[in-house]
Amino acid sequence: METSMDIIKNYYFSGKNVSLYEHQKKSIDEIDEGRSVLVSVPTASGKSLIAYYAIIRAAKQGLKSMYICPLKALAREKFDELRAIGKGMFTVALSVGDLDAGTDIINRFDVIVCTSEKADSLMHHNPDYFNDIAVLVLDEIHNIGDQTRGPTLEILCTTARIVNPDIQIIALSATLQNAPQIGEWLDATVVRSDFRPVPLKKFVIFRDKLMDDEFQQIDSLKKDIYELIRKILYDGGQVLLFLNTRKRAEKFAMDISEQMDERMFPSSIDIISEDGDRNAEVVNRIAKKGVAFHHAGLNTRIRTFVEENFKSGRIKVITSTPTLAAGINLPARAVIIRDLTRFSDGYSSYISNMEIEQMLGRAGRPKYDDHGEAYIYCPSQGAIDKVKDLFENGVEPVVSAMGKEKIVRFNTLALISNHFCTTLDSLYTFFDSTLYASQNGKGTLKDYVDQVTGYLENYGFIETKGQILKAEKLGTITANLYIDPETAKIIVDMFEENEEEMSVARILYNICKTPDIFTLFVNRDDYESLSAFFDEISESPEDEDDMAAGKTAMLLLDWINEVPIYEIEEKYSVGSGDIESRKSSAEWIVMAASRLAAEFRRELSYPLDVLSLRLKEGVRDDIMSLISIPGVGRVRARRLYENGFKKPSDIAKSTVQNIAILRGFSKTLAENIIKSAKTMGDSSE
DNA sequence: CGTGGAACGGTCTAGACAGCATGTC
DNA sequence: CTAGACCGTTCCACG
Repeated sequence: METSMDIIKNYYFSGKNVSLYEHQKKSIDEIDEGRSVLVSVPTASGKSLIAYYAIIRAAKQGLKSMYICPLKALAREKFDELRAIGKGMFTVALSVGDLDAGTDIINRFDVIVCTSEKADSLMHHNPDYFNDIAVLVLDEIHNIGDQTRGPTLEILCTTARIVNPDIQIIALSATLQNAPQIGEWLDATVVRSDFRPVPLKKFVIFRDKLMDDEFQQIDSLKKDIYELIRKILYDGGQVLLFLNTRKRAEKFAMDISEQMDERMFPSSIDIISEDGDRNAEVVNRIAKKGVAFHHAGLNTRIRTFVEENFKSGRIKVITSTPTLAAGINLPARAVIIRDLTRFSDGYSSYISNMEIEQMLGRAGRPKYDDHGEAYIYCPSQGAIDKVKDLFENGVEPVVSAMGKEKIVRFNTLALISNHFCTTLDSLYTFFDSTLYASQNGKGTLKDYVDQVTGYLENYGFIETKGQILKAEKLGTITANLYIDPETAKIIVDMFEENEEEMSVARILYNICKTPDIFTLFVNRDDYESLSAFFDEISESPEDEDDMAAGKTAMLLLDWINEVPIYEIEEKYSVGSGDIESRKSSAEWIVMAASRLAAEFRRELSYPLDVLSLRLKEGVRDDIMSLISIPGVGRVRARRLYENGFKKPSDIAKSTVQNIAILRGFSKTLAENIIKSAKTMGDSSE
């Protein structure tokens, strides 16, 4: 009989002699006993290894596992690691929103790495898939308390355990104050530790004084944190500086880069193409000095550029909004938290201790730094009190966020649609098994369930026959599309309109009014163009949400009318990352609208499909066929079209010379495009 | 009367998950 | 509730 250590050595470390940390050993012993575990230790303490062990152990017995992450980027990271580990032993699939893996991946792979929403979505189709899964890994499970996305994890967990009571749960978490409570809910053995492989030294900055974690002054800082950053850099460390707005992140990055001595750093850093992207230009300029900023206004390409160059050490300082606090593993010798407050819902407030801990957890690179350093900047006595609270009381308890009508509504529809709950009583029982009920008492979600089933019946999502709740067509489609019932309602209401009223602008406006679209913030400068837009679509905004939806619709309209990125950035004061995220969610909702139309307003289905594709590519409809050629995007397609190449077949018939002569087309590119265009002609005719 | 600059008031603010087909009396 | 930077305008002291 192989011991746990043997298995890890043989299968994971390929025979290398590795000693495990105490919390890893304890967890592995529990896993060997077939029990579920909740591992609560600080970040960067080798928690994933515990999950990998459970997965390997299951695979060895021919059993399947699912690894659930809170973020796509994290899922990719774990997927790569698991694939490397599993080589020759088990197969691994990555399933996240923008990847088309199909609903049958559970049958085809041994291990599935996915986001919690993806797993939830699979469950909307068929909850029984949990029967085929022996090990369920829930990474970063402290996110279960997250206001918007926590309940997804909670529902997933609840369902999995009802469907498959034997499922072995490996829950990994940052330090949890109420670990025993969560562990009890999960029926898992709690393994807790404060162990950090790289020790963390905490400091506080207050009025030009540098203090230790007992608020004793150990140094003075004449030039604020710039002096501190310089010191860390000359000492060979890297710095992550957290701020609370994008503008501040950018400003600090600029200021720091101006103070940097270029000779300190090799100028070997690559440059990313700018394409008129304002952020790319700035990042290129300051990255040469080893500095960059990071926030959601950056598109994926620039973000990856910053992350990769920080990992390789070419970038020494990143100034960041909370984007980097969670998410991919990007440690630095020193973390500086400059802002402890954040503005939201009309006023400024302190961020949670949990969030501060997440940022602190980035300090110290395993294998590179013998310790990590965390500096918390306090501008006021209030901030000092906040830090004292953090040091003395630690993180807040993790509390279920299920108690909101919108969330209960979304999940209730799913439970009815997939036949998991067929009566009101079974819904009550289900919600009594949630973390919310375990924290607030059984029956505490009953009122919500009553309300939302009323809503769902009223608007035709479900029907009641005696005791039996059954999803109507609208309900099933909605649950399978993974859209909010309110979104479906807005779309179906839109189908009532006459054909001639349905301009693209109006459709986009309706789409942006759905709760599944994250709208843009409206500025004073937007009022004028917004009122013009509302005139054009003959609507009058009733509140700020309508204004925000209008602004977002305007941006999308510009996008599909081929307005250059930099003009959109300028006009709406957004970054290319904002455009990227809006277009992808709009594309999803419009596709969902097309599916709903197929059932409820057939003739709109095709035009909505076309609109979805236009959103994806950012083009007018005349160049849609050109876009499908690899290497041809909105800009090149338009140029081809203007020069007489209106269809792929026009290109297939042409010569390299004729195309390479166009601006922006090299000879190689022309060759490739012609080659692709030819094969396309073959397959489509 | 012209100018520099302090004082004042208005404005603005983080992040990021999801689908798509296909059936039947 | 637990903010703070920025920017344009106003207003006052002073030459």
